[in-house]
Amino acid sequence: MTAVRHSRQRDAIYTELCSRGDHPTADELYATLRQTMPNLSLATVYRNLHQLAEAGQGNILYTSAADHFDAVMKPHYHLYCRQCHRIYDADIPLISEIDRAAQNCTQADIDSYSLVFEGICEHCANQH
Amino acid sequence: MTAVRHSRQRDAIYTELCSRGDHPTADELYATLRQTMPNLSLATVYRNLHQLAEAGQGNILYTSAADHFDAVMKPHYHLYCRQCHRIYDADIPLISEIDRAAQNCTQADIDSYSLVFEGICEHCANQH
DNA sequence: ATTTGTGCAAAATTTTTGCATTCTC
DNA sequence: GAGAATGCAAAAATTTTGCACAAAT
Repeated sequence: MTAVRHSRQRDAIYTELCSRGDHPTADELYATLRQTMPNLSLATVYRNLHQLAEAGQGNILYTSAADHFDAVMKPHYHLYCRQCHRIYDADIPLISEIDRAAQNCTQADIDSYSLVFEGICEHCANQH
Repeated sequence: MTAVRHSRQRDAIYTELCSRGDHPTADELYATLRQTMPNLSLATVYRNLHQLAEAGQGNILYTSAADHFDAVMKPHYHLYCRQCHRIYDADIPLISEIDRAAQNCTQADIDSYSLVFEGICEHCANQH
């Protein structure tokens, strides 16, 4: 059991991340924190963000340094394999409840959504 | 009405993208296509990918050059505003049908998922 | 012919790393 | 004091751009 270490920077990053309603990029976070910690380094922000994500205290949305492209226009879901970092089409039927929920949302004018399941793909699971 | 132009490269990119089950990065696509088009340029791949996406013939998964981070661990959904490119927490109750669907999937061992709704946020909608 | 696309190389962005120093436990 | 975290600057990796030339309508 490794206790999570604390540092002024890490705590500030985590606190700031929790207190914001939006989901900033590392750079946006850095820009904000820099106002009170002028010596903060962007590398520290990156390091901590990834560490937090690994420790299960944070999430990386839109992870991966590279964008992934898709040509299938028929609505469908995706499957992200945590092991091989590939994205597959999920063989999962559309869920109408999601559209219904989007319709009922007053917070924004939603016209689509993307659903990405995460786990270990068949191929990687069989590699043991 | 602008007809979509064709070029050897664009057609090859589109065809390859459609025929693959995975969702390659620009670079992966480039590597494959290069085998039959040795002069193909990576820049061309990027240009066409974005063009296809704009024309509604393709999708950019995990778009945006920058990763977005999130500290809220309680499961929740996200809202991506196409106008301001920000990501908000969606005020939408959890949909149990999604978990059920994940459970039934034999294609992979799914343990989580991320749902991102897309549209125009309240704030941007009011700016007109 | 005119417009649009391509390749190449250079620039801009975003993210990661190496290393000496500083901070936590 | 040992191990971990930081800052800085340099390196990688990813994406975009400028421009001369080629291709498409």
